[in-house]
Amino acid sequence: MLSLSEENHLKSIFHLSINSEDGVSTNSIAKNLNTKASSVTEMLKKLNEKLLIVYIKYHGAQLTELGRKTALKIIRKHRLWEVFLVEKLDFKWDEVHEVAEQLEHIQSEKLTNELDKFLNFPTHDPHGDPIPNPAGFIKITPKLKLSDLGIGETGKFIGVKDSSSAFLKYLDKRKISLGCNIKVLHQEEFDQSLHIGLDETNLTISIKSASNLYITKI
Amino acid sequence: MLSLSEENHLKSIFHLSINSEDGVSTNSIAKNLNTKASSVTEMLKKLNEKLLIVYIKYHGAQLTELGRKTALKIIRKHRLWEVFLVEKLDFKWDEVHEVAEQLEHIQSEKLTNELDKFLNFPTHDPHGDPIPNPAGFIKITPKLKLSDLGIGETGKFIGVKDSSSAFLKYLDKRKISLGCNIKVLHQEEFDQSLHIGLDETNLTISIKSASNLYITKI
DNA sequence: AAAATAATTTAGGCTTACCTAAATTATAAC
DNA sequence: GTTATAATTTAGGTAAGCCTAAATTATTTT
Ligand SMILES: [Mn+2]
Ligand SMILES: [Mn+2]
Ligand SMILES: [Mn+2]
Ligand SMILES: [Mn+2]
Repeated sequence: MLSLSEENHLKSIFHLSINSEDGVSTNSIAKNLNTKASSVTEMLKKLNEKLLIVYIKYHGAQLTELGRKTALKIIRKHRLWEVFLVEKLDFKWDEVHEVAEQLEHIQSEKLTNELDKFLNFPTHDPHGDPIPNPAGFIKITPKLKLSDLGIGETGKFIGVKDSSSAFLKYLDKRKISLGCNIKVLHQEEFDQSLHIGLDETNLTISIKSASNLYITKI
Repeated sequence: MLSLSEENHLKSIFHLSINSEDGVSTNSIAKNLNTKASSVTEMLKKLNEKLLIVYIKYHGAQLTELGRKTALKIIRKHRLWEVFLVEKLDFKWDEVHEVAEQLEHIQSEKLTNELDKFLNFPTHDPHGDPIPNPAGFIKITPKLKLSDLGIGETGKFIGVKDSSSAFLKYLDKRKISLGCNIKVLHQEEFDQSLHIGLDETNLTISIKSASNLYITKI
């Protein structure tokens, strides 16, 4: 049985591993978890002892297969609870993360799997992130950003890179919601902002926003 | 914000207060929480500082109004989650307590109140215990036990005193479930066991079991 | 390839929540 | 009312998880 802190470190390492071949740095974990590098070092030693990561002094940490599965089981719970909160309890997609951070640590396989069933085995959470299966398996699909599309191309909005409450609320305000189709109409030269077509309406978004929207080409 | 341990101590004091005018003893709390008396003493000092209890050395602890409300808010969450697990996730009434012990510590008023709404504002948990309102108010009704009934009298089964998994499963096996009517037919002299009528069938239960069943006279 | 800088680890502390053993106080038995 | 016993508190430790400051190692600049 892992402690809350151990679980959070594993999750953090998992998320920081996504875009990096080699070890995750002590500092990046510390930043991610709002602690100090020295605290992280201690934890890395412990997780290494428990065979959840491979930790080489001064060279960061990498999840072992066991560590990866363990992280994904926590992420599975996080995402299932997020679905529950949005689908059943009328939470908005920008309100769920904080609570899910707590709920993801509840220990009960039965609870997790019954919740999964109750929600009808959802495949993605409210932010478009995939939900791992009970064994901790997940299909990682390479993601395209809206900013990667060329003029005239259309994409389906399938996820957010930045899932901060601020960005999610911004999307709500512009009526940009998961599943909608977005056509790139034109790009401003001086600031790269994009004119896009969304359902009936057109609007303009900054290149920064566009690079935080995951899409699939249509 | 209270720690998990602080919350558990408050809850324990609340439950142990039910049948006692004066302070709850250090030892009883220690037994209840599976810790040692010396650990409890430390915590009582702290809760006293925080104005959640009145603690007098060598004379146990009593909840303040604030402490009582706080305890009842935790108990509210516990019982709402138990309802959720039974009603929505197909848990049996003997399987919910452990998980609810974890879920009761999740901090989110919105979550609790939305859950309450989702469950249609249940008044009692799966064991017949009343659910406090959002402000931590609860109506305590004096409880009769089946063993208090006279021969020939009938009661409606409304709650369990002993909610151990073993006892709950025993009741399942005998098809004794919340809400059913029980008539006391006869009492054996040598061991006080009761012959009771339940729907169409008759059966015999020990006086010990009978004293763990809460009923209202009909 | 040194020197400067940045990242990381180590050393030494702190707090919470536990524990055991000893001392103290309350309660029960005589 | 003493005395014995039980309950409780105090004293002194431990482990986890955090911290700051100092030392060490890696990386970048010159
Ligand atoms: Mn989240
Ligand atoms: Mn999410
Ligand atoms: Mn319970
Ligand atoms: Mn209950």
